Amino acid sequence: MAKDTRSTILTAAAAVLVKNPGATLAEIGSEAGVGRTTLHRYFPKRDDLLRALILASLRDIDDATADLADADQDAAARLLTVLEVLVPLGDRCHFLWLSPRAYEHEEAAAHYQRQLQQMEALADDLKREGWLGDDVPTRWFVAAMDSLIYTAWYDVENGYLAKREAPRLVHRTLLGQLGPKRADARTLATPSPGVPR
Amino acid sequence: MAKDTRSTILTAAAAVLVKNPGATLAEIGSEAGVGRTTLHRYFPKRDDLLRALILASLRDIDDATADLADADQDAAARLLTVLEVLVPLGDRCHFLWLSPRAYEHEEAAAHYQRQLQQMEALADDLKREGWLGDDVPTRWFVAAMDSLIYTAWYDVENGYLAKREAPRLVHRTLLGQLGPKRADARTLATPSPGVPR
DNA sequence: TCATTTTGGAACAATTATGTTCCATACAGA
DNA sequence: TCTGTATGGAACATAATTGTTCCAAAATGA
Repeated sequence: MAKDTRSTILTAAAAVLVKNPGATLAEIGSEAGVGRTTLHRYFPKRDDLLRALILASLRDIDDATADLADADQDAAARLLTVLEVLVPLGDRCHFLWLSPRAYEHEEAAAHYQRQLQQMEALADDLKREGWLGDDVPTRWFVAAMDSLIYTAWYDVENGYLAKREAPRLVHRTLLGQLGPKRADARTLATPSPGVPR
Repeated sequence: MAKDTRSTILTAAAAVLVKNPGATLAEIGSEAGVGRTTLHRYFPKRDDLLRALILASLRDIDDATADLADADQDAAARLLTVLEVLVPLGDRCHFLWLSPRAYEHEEAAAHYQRQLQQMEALADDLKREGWLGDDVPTRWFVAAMDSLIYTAWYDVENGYLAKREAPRLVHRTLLGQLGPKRADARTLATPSPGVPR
């Protein structure tokens, strides 16, 4: 079963490389339960493996988020759906996030751009529908979402967070309901002190 | 000026290593504007450099957060103060965050524990004072804070976020005021669908 | 200026990771 | 069982990185 081994290796590589981006091919191989020889058979050079992993990750994310655009739910509900899909892919997302090389190849760059735009569009919808403050930089929202997705994935992976709870927690953090029930909401006393420094 | 070179190297190392944890000693040296020979003079082995960097980072963070405990402000204001101090140290924080080896040495482990407890205590205060939902896992709050600090640092570093705005944005994200003004606050329609799957 | 310290380049050895080849073995399906 | 394919180990060549040594040049400071 050739194709199976290939994706086994990719999965293992993702697992090892998020923890230690400088991991050895031997380590990756052993994580995949595969000899280094076999690994080289599928991916002649280290670089081939990395490129394949980037593409596979982008494709996984694409697949997962493909049929979200046309949902007739409101933006906040769509965000939750996205999170439910992406949190389990947190390692893949994070691997891309810390791969500056991700854009180097055309196909990858295209996927990446598309995904970014999708998220920006979602952020805009959230603003339009009143879920997100108009004054929040879209870029901040997207960046925060990326990093919280990985954080949530990490905590799930390490048993600190329930798999089912994670997406909702990210959602709540992003859309500003981490505070207590809104009845007794409080506001910051000091408007914006600024550091004297 | 011996001590100066040493800290120059450490600073450069932090800068290089957050971007690329597998960076070469030559790269670090050249970033620091220092020959590889000199680098080896201060840190005989690569490991010595890493350990020193971990300790220095922990100490910087310690110093920065030392005099926050006794402030007589409310917890939310104290959080903002912490963020104002930590966001500029985002690279240092993140370097630790992705150094599993950080605990290996006693002193480092002690610092780390102390800082963690400090943050957990702050989270508890936030809950007590009603800024943070009681049902939010403390661990999630701390993890989210860590990751948002780095995200903010990164965006500042790359010119996407104003240095002065960053801490407030993190603050707002964490304490749930990313949403629009609370007058027209909206709530999620679907309580908790859960993924069928 | 002179003595001392700090530095950086060059050359080298040692180590570690990578990439390649070859062969014996295990395994799946006809 | 036989055959073709997939695999893993061993041995080897090749880089690349690290760690070391030595010396000359630059900087520092009395």
